[in-house]
Amino acid sequence: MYVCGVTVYDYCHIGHARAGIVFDVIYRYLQYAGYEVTFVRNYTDIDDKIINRANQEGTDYRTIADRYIAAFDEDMDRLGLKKPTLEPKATDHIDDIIAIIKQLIANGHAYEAAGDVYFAVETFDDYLKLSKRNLEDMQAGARVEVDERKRNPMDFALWKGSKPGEPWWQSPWGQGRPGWHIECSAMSMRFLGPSFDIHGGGKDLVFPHHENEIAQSECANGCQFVKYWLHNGFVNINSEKMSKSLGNFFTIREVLELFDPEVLRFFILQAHYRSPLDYSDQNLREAQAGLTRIYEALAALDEALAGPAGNGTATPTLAELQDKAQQLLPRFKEAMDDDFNTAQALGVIFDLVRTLNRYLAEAGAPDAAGRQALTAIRDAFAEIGQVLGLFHSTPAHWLAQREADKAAQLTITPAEIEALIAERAQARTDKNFKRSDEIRDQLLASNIQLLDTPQGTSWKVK
RNA sequence: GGCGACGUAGCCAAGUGGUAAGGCAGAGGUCUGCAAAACCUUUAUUCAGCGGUUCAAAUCCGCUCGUCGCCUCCA
Repeated sequence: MYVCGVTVYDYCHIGHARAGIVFDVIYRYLQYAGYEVTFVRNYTDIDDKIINRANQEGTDYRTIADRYIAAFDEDMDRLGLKKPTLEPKATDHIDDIIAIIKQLIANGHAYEAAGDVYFAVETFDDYLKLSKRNLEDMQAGARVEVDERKRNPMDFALWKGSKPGEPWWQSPWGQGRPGWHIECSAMSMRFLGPSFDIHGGGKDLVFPHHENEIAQSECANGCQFVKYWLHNGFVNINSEKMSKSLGNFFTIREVLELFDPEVLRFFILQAHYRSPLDYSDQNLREAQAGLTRIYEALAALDEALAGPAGNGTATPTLAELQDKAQQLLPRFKEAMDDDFNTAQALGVIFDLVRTLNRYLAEAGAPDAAGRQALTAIRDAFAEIGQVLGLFHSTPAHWLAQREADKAAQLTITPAEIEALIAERAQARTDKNFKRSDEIRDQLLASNIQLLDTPQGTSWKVK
C-alpha cells in the first residue's frame, strides 16, 4: 500500500490529520484481517513551495524540509499513527526518478525541451481514466497558462531545469530537479514494484497528481499501476474546503491544544472516510462527549468486574447482553469489511454500550454469567481499540483526565470547595435547605457541580 | 463553461431494492428535601422536490432546486 504523504513546507492541518488517521486505520485493519502489509508513505522534500519558503526565510530547501519532516513526525506520533513500513524521501530517489524519465523518453512518452522534460499526455490513451474526464473538456475550461515548450498544454513536467540559486541534481538533461508526481511513481516502484494493490491519498490528489502517476508508471512499465485507489474526503469549515489558499485552516498543533488526540481521531472516524467532514469546535465537543460516554460505560464495567460476584439473580437484560457481546466483533468486522465503514463500526459500539449500561444498572453485582459476558466485552474492546487506535487509556484515567482539563480553569481552590461542602452538609442535616441551596448555587456559579450520593457529596468541574 | 459528488430528525451521521443504526441536543422516568449529575426510556409513517420503474425505492431511472468539489498548489 502506498499513500501520498506531505510536501514538507509548513505545519500540517486537520486535513492532513484526517488523511493520516484514515489510512492508519486502514493499515491497522488490513493487518488485523490477516494481510501482510507493506505500507509506504513518502515525504516530498523537493518542490517549488519548499524552495519559495526557503527563499522567504533566507535559508536553503534542506533546512525547511528537515524542519517540517520533524514537525510532521511529531504531529502524527501525537495522533497515535503507527509507523509505516517505509517512509522514503524524494531526494533519496533522484536516481530512480532519472531512470524512469529516461525510460519514458526512450519509449516515446516524454520529450526534452530546453532542459525540462515533459510527459506527452496524448501518447497515453488511458490518460484521465481515474478522474473520468477527457482531454478536450479539460482544455476547454483550462486555466493552465500556455507554455510554448509543451506540445500539448496538458503535458506536465517530469524534470525541471534549475534556475540560478535553486537546488539541483545532475541529469542527462542538465542540472535540475524532479517535477511533482514523478517522485511517487519512483518510490512506489522501488519498494512495491511496478504493480501493487492499494494507493491512497486525499481527494484533491485524484487530478492531477494520481492521474499523472498512473500515466508515468504505466507508460514506463507497461502494466497496471494500482489495483485499488482510495481517496479520503476533505475536512470542511462551514461546508467549505479547508485550504491554505482560503486561509481557513487549523493546524494539528492548534487543535491538540484544545482537544485530546483521541477526541480528534474519534471525530474523524465518526464519518465515512470518503464523506466530507465539517470541522467546528461544537462538533469536536460533541465527539468528546460521545467518546467519554463510551469510557464511562467501560469504567462502570471495570468497576463491576472489580467488585464481588453477585448471587445469580437473573436480570432481563442478561440474554441481550450476552448476545451483543458475542456479536460485537463480527458486527465490527462486517462494518469494516464494507469499505472501512468506521462510522458504522462506532454505531455498533454505541449500540452495545446502551445494553451494557442497562445491564449494569439492573444487575448491580453481576453473577458468573454476567461476568463472563463483561469480560468478553472488555476483550473485544481491546481488540477493536487496537484497530481504530482508540480506547488506549484506562477508563478511570480518561475520565480523570477530562476532569483535570476542566479543573485547570478553576477560580476556586479545592479547600474552599470542601469547606463549603461541609457547611452545606451541616445545613442539610439541620434541614436548612435555604442555606444549602445557596451554597450549591454559589459553587455552581464558580463552575463547580455538586454530586450528591448516599455516600456523601463529591464535586466536579462543570 | 466542462466534469463529478452530495442533499437522511434541531445539529452530526450510518444505511445502494425488503420496509429508517448511532451520537449530540430535547422530552419523560428512576434517584433526590428540591435539584444537579448519572443511568434508563423516548424522539423521522419518512429520507430536498416532482415524476417514473418495481409486489416492494432513502436506495434504480428522469427532471427540477440547493450545496460542494475538481478543471491551478492542495490531504
